[in-house]
Amino acid sequence: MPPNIQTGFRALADPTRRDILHLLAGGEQTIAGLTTHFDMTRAAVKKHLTVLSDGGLITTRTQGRERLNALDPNGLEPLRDWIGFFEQFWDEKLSNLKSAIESKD
Amino acid sequence: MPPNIQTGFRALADPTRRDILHLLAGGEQTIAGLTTHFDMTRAAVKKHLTVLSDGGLITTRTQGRERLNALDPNGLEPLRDWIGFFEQFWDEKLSNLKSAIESKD
DNA sequence: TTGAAGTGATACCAAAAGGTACCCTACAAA
DNA sequence: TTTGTAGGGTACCTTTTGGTATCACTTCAA
Repeated sequence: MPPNIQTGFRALADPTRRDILHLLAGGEQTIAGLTTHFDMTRAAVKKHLTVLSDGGLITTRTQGRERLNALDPNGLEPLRDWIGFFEQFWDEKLSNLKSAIESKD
Repeated sequence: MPPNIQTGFRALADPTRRDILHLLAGGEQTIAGLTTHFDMTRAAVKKHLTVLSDGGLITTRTQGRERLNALDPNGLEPLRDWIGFFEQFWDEKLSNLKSAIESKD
């Protein structure tokens, strides 16, 4: 599944997956290592990692029998850009408010 | 339901809802008006608008018997900020790459 | 070489999500 | 006052999603 806006935003829609990203921000971790932070089985964490990988938000490398999951912020960039499009509107709102205040008296 | 990171990201996880936000960027619209852009019933669009409203991404005002839905970019700001936390990592990645290249010869 | 640790994969279950159909109320215009 | 249109609400259906249980495969170490 190629990473795109859809798979990216879907990956961010779950609190466990957002927590995983924060954990990986501190360094790469194995599935077992990540699982200790959550009240769920390793299989469930693994599924979340698959969703994160589909969204292009993490990468994985194999080291012996371990599998290290690392943050891949590249996938986050297009999501932030998508939201960024709307910045003009909250900026507009601010400037409208400002001019409304300025013309008040 | 108070708007928060969870309801916000959940609202963005659906393509129809992201399309609605883009449509509303062109100006406020009624439910019936929005529905003409999609291949689904008015009730379905209404459900999406409820999710967007829960996420704090739109506001609504009543005018006669019409109900005008408008973009509310305020709800997007915390989501962009959440992603923004990870910018340091892709910046790091870039600077690591840069220094790796610079020290190459 | 035997066994424990780390992982992948699948079948299965319950809950949530996306959607439709249907019925109700409100308002605007004739 | 009637009639058509905009909208709210809900029951219901189907698919997706989050989770567990379980089994098989690989690797490392004694």
